[in-house]
Amino acid sequence: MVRPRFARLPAEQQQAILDAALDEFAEHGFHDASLNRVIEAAGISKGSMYYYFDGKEDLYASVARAGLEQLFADVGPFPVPTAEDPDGFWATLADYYLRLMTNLAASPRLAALLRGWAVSGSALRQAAGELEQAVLPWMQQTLAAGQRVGAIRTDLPPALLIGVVSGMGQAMDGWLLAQDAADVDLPDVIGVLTDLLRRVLAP
Amino acid sequence: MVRPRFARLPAEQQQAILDAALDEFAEHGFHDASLNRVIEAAGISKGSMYYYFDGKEDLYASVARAGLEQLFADVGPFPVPTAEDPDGFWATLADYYLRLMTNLAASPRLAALLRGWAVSGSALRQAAGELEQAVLPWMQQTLAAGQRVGAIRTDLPPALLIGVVSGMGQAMDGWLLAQDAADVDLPDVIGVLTDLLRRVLAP
DNA sequence: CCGATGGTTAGACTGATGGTCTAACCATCG
DNA sequence: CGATGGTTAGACCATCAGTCTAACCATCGG
Repeated sequence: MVRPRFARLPAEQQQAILDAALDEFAEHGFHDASLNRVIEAAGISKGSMYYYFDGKEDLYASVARAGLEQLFADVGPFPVPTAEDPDGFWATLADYYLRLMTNLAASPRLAALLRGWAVSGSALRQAAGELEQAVLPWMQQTLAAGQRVGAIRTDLPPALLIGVVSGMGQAMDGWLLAQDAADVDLPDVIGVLTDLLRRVLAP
Repeated sequence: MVRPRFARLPAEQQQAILDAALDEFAEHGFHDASLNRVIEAAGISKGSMYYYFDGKEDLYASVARAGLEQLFADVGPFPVPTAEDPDGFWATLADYYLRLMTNLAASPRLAALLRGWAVSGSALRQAAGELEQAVLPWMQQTLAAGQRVGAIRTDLPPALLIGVVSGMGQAMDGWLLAQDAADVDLPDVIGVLTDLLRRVLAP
């Protein structure tokens, strides 16, 4: 966990550190990122880095959280769909997905960071898990909401549905972010992608 | 690429090296695996290791290839479905998927290796890509075959379909391998999973 | 105004990593 | 017998994440 000390730093220096770390992680991914380069770019010593963060994973988690907080501050928080019918349910999701990806596409460094967050080594599981913890409850609530209005099937284990949807989402996001922004009609594409999810999740 | 020299080694020593490497990669994943431990377990020197393999990625790719070759030798090669109707097409796929997972479940080390092959760092992209190269043509052929018989939609870019299906497959395989073998009816589950793929891919 | 406390910083240091390099080994062949 | 060249051993290198200690310096009590 980020040491609370970090919050007491001048905002400007906090930003310098998170910025340097975001650069490094976005460019090299977690494992190939170098803390030594980060502290050099941020202009702090190794002692300070370990005074403020528990280690590499903690720094990564902090950078990701800061980026996501900024993103959600721009887009607004995940709404749990409240529509009373399947079509409304899916429309809410598609709309939010669209807003999210529109903003994300405007933050290439954050996009690069998130694209590489599918980690295999158990090492990062904790840091990633910390982030997932934030999303998982929303997923479960949304799943339940969808099932209540008959938008989502109830015949499969939630863990499987969430896993498959995460896998699809990752693939779709990756594909989407790899497209040339010029030649995609984003609302159109989001509609198609949401339809893919709906095909899997519909009863 | 594995140096051809490796093939000239006594089969028994080849096996010892691949075995030690499989153990290490399966247990620790790619990044946290240690070449030093591998050479120690295999009883060879670092010089020899680098005489036979280009490096860590090369070793990983070789181990994975050897494991997959063994798996395919047991199961038989990927058949490109030749059925003339959508139902037959999907039945062929489901059948092959079932045989593949049945055998894979019997090789826990290989399963662990493959489960961790979702790599983010560009470092491993090459090694993974080398493996993907083997599967990609089959995927493309199968995709085309499915489209020919009307089993697969033609309105989306192949790259997107393949990406999404890969993401789903990874999630499904991971979920499946995490289940207690006792309380899954494998043929049943495979049917469900194949149906998920079909929902996405059907026209 | 002084000295002590304690949060903060610098950077040398540790053990490990993946990868390189050179010297030796040794089977084969002329 | 001597030379060639594939093979091996392991010292060595740069770099890594993470630890540790000594110094720094602002705040506080006297």
